Amino acid sequence: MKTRLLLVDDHAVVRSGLRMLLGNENDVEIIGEAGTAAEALASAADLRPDVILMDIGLPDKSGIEATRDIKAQFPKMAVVALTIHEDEEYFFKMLEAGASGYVPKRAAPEELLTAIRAAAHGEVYLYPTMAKLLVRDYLVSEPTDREQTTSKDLTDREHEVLTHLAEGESNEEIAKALVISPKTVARHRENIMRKLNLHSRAELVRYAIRKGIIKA
Amino acid sequence: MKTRLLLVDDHAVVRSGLRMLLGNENDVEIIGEAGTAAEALASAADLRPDVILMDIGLPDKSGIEATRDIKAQFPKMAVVALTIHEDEEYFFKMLEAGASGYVPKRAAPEELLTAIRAAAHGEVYLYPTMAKLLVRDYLVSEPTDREQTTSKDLTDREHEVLTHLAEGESNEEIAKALVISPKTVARHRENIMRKLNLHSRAELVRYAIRKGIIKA
DNA sequence: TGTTTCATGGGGTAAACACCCCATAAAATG
DNA sequence: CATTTTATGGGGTGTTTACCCCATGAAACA
Repeated sequence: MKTRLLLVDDHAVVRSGLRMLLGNENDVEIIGEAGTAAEALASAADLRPDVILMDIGLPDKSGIEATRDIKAQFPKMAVVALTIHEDEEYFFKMLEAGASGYVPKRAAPEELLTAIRAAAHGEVYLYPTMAKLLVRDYLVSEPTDREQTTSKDLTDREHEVLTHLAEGESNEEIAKALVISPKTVARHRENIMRKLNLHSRAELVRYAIRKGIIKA
Repeated sequence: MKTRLLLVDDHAVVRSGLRMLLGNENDVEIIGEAGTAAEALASAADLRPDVILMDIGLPDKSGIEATRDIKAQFPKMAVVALTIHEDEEYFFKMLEAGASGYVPKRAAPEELLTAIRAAAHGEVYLYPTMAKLLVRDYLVSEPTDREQTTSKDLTDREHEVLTHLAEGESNEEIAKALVISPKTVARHRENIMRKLNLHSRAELVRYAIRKGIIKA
């Protein structure tokens, strides 16, 4: 089954070029084009593409806003940014808008295809310069709280159960996940609560977030 | 100028395969191999490679620790993780250790080369499944403009009740605090949960912390 | 070689929870 | 002025929680 693709770029020449480039791939089918954000939204609603190749510089409103609109209406559509902009701001805004990929126009054709295929599979392709920015952001904003998982005197198993508890899962769900009896989960929970002097699920959640065991 | 590469993997067969795979690329030169973390560190000091291809499962200590050690001593060397592990934990730990790339062993050869070239240029290549994890992490941990949007369809009273709920109080306790019936608290809670599409106290706690309504 | 810890589960109970039903009265909105 | 929203509550019902009781086998420790 081919990936149904919508091209969004205000330059017809660019769209033609992309048609040439992608036209003879046997797993991709270009089902439409749009030159403005408004057209993009209309085409998305009309054609229901799997993946949208989105330029950022559009005449009516930015591809970032267009992406936000499209993702709000059709969360399952994947949007891949294809743009001349390689600066941090556009990149992060595009991620927040819900993009599944970010490819500069100078990238090799093969990389664009990788991005389209990744997006079609619910994954994310980031061009290496962009990936570097995101990793840097991760490293500065998330110092070491993932290492902090050495919370007190819980056993490994208890720690594992705590993680699930903090995610809001019920005893039943955790039991299924860990392939043990719900009764054993309850037992672990009791031990955890006693050790940490906590008395409800809500307190467990806050504790786990404080300790960096899970993220809010 | 060729990229000088060091291969680290405990299986000689894998190293040979990589030699075959990368040997006839004219911009890559394999200058050494290592089968353990200790060897890797010694070879890194000795050979000064540009890029190190690092397996995670090593006999003496993990490739993650080895990467940490290497980056501590030689910050300019780029380490690309090449591993069978595709789970979140290894990935994030590898990033924190200073890796410039993360490629599962099932990836296409071309992707490994892309990763090596990106690393050699000081950039970062992330395999799409991994990139997705990092983007997801970015989106949940970035509480920027997402703040107001969803939380504002709650009424003032509901917001007040939510605060107490998130603190882990029971309906009974909240009723006493707000001088209303526990039934009314329950009613507010139901409305909050429906509006926010949450289904347990635990989820309410996480939501409230994410939105900054309470502190963890 | 005992003793402790760990991980596993069975039983029970009172309380709380999640989710429905119903209603009223005031305030805001159109 | 009619409608909607908000805040207030009563009833019920099945599920889950939090906290007890009990036990066994394996592993670790003294």
